[in-house]
Amino acid sequence: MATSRGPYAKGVAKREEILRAALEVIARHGYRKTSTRELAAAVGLSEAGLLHYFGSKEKLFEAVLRARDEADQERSAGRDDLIDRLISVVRHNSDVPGLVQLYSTFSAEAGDSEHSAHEFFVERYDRLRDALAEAVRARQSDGTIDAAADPEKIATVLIALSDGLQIQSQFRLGTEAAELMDHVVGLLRP
Amino acid sequence: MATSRGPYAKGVAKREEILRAALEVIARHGYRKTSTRELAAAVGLSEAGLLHYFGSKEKLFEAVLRARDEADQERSAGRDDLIDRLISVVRHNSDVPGLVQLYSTFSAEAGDSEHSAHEFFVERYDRLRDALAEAVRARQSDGTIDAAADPEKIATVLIALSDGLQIQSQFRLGTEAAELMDHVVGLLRP
DNA sequence: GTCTATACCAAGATAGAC
DNA sequence: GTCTATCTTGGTATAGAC
Repeated sequence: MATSRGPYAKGVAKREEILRAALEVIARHGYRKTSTRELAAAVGLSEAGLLHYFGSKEKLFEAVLRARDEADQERSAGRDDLIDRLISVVRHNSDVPGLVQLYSTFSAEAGDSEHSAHEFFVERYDRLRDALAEAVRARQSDGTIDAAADPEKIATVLIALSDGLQIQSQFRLGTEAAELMDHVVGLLRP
Repeated sequence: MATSRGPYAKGVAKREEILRAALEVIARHGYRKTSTRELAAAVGLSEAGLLHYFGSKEKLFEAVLRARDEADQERSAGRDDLIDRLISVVRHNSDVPGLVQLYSTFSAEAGDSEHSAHEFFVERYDRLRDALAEAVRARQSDGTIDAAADPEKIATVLIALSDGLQIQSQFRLGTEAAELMDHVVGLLRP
């Protein structure tokens, strides 16, 4: 039985290079028009070489979204209120429409329970919902959100707003998505 | 140059038959797995024959979404409040996950301004936003929504909620999407 | 230094849009 | 039928554990 040795240092570095390049290409170029061929060329690999690292295009995109989540977390590491952080991510996203499109298209496709990224999104939404509900409870304690509100419901609503507003913002929007999120949070005051 | 005669009666009927079949196949089968090949087979046409009616796969799906909008409108023709109608459509959609997936994936993809359905969504969102804002104003008049609220913002938020909650509902959701919409509308009371 | 899993590539199979 | 996209197969070269 072949024991796994894990990736070599070279492979680890290449993986990171691929993710960085993919984030950049997709941010500029959009999701639909980004082929494995193009991504492979951007990092000096053949298509087979690229797929060696990720197995499939879908798995690669899943890894790109994980990398984006990490980058978002680092960028907003200062703030400790998750609701503010969510809004600041939404604000930042208006500068990277290609990534927004990747996220929305991919999450919609992954609704199919047989999609390889289905579980990724199930867990991501669960985690985000739990953490946001906790943030809502904290705000209820300090009186900036009505104590009568249901934290889980509010968390679900905030995520839906974030997703839905960013989709709409690709088609003109009277008001900025982040500003609308702020506005809704304001409506939750006691 | 040949003058256009427009579609013959036979063509019109076939177009409708294709749309009906497509709605059914997609509702059952989902969006990703529905190829032009499969749709052509379902209505007894060759692929070329199918594409003759719609020009491209994207145009066909756009037509499917138009047909769905019409069907939704007919089904909820009784109610005259658009907010209630929106919520009832969301409720109905939980029975046709394939169509929800078509809609969310397609709208996300069409965020690209070069996508052939981009304008369709721009107009659809504009129209829906205007009509919903009008419905909000009506509710402000009869006192069920706070007069201080901005009708356009509320309309945008309700659409985002509808889209976002339906995406999340593909990945488990504590509460039903329609119920959460109702809940949010309740929060808008004076 | 040996050995084998990892890092890649060339060519082609497959499938979908048109 | 043609073109383009993903992914597989079957291979060589090299990193790095022992």
